[in-house]
Amino acid sequence: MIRNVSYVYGSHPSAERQQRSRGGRPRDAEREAEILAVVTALLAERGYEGITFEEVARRAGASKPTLYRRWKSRREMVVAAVKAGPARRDDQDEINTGSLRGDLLALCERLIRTMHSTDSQTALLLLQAGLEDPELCEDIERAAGPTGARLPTAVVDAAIRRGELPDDVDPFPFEEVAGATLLLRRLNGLSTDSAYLTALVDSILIPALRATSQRSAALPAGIFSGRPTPAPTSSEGHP
Amino acid sequence: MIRNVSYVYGSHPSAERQQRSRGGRPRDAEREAEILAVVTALLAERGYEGITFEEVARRAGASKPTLYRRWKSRREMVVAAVKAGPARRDDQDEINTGSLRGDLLALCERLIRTMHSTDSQTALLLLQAGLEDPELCEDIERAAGPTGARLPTAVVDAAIRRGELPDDVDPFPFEEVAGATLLLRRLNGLSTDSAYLTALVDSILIPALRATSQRSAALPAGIFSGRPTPAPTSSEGHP
DNA sequence: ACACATACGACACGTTCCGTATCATACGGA
DNA sequence: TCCGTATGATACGGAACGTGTCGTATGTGT
Repeated sequence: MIRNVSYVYGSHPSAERQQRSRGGRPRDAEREAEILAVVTALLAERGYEGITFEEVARRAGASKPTLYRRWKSRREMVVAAVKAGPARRDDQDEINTGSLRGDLLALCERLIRTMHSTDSQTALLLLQAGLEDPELCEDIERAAGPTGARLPTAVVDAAIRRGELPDDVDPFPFEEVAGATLLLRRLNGLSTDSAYLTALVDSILIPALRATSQRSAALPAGIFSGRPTPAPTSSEGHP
Repeated sequence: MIRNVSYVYGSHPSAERQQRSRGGRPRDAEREAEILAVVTALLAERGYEGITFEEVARRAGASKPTLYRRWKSRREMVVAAVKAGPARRDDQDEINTGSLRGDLLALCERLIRTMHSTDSQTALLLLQAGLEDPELCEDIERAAGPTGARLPTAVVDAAIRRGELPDDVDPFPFEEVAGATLLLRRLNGLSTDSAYLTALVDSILIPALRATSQRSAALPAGIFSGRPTPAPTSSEGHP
């Protein structure tokens, strides 16, 4: 969700300006990294509202004009900081409980952990920013990289090998539904305890998987839906 | 979603203070309504960030202390304004296309319209506020009223009468999945065109409905999931 | 080597908004 | 009538904004 906001972006606004300049002193990339590290720390410490140019300047030992030269708004600065942050690494641990049902439950639990991580809190934050700023949305979407679709696919593949699912099944239901539903529950502040997960898996995911063919494979998705956004499918959706 | 934030709330903080005061001049309810109307207008006009106590005071011809006496933060004021706004009226038009599939598609389309309304934009805004403020979340949740669950139920009932669904089916899949999935697509800025709706209905909703029994009826839900939050089921979910 | 263009830190400035305090005054309840 | 509170006006210190202007540092291009 959030248009894959959180992890990979395009070039800084600064880069554009630097391209056009002919000579002179170039910007210090390390200095910039230090500043963005401060922003990241501040973001984790006080949240979005707690970030001010003044405080960033204080902590980084930089001057405000230096900050304003690079980013013209708080949002832009935060976006740059998130981009510069450590890339999200896919969960490496395999999931193999021996059954589709067990695998799906494990997958849901892992998804919940991911959503509770700092990164996704940041993403949630950028969501609102993006909603209010279509241009930012497009930048983000354009530069977004794939998110962790490997595990869901592997789980479904394993189920196919076991004969639990037909071989033309599409992981769409898990990617689309599990991510959306779990995140929304989190947003609503409702619990995602084992009773809920059981109902989700047994009543929705498994029945839907069993009934799904490749018919829906062409649909794009975003963060938390587990599948990378393909080509700029359509810029619709922003009223 | 958003813990039913948007429409029905409990009493103002001011009410509490007024209860305890013994005599003296009471607050002017009309004055308060005027102020909140200004807040609402400002919210629509400039968004959450654009609302300041100064500006509200200017437009309403009130003084800042008057505002601070009633609400101690911008967020609180906005929440009150949203509460005071016109109550959401359930869509009155019936849905009757003659088939479960058609009904579900129509229901999804209506849900999309609802989510694109101003109200839900406000709700989205309060979502972030709520996430950062567990107390506010609880207030909101406590005071939340039921949301539009009538139509989904009616659609499912009709399908049961037609024999398209077993009579012990639970509307959980639609309520939980359709709302979550569609809202998340909106957040991601992805389209919810007819191809998507078709896939959602055919690949997920209908198979899940066919396979679902009452097993999941006890699960609570929130805004956009179509079912009112029952008793304070569990305060978990806020890490 | 030199000139130039630019980044940088430091500091200052006017502005906006915050949140609080202090008035005199208006107004309803006992 | 008297008391208690709400109200509007105004003032205040503080924080942060966004910009301007220095002198200095440090690259690029000739």
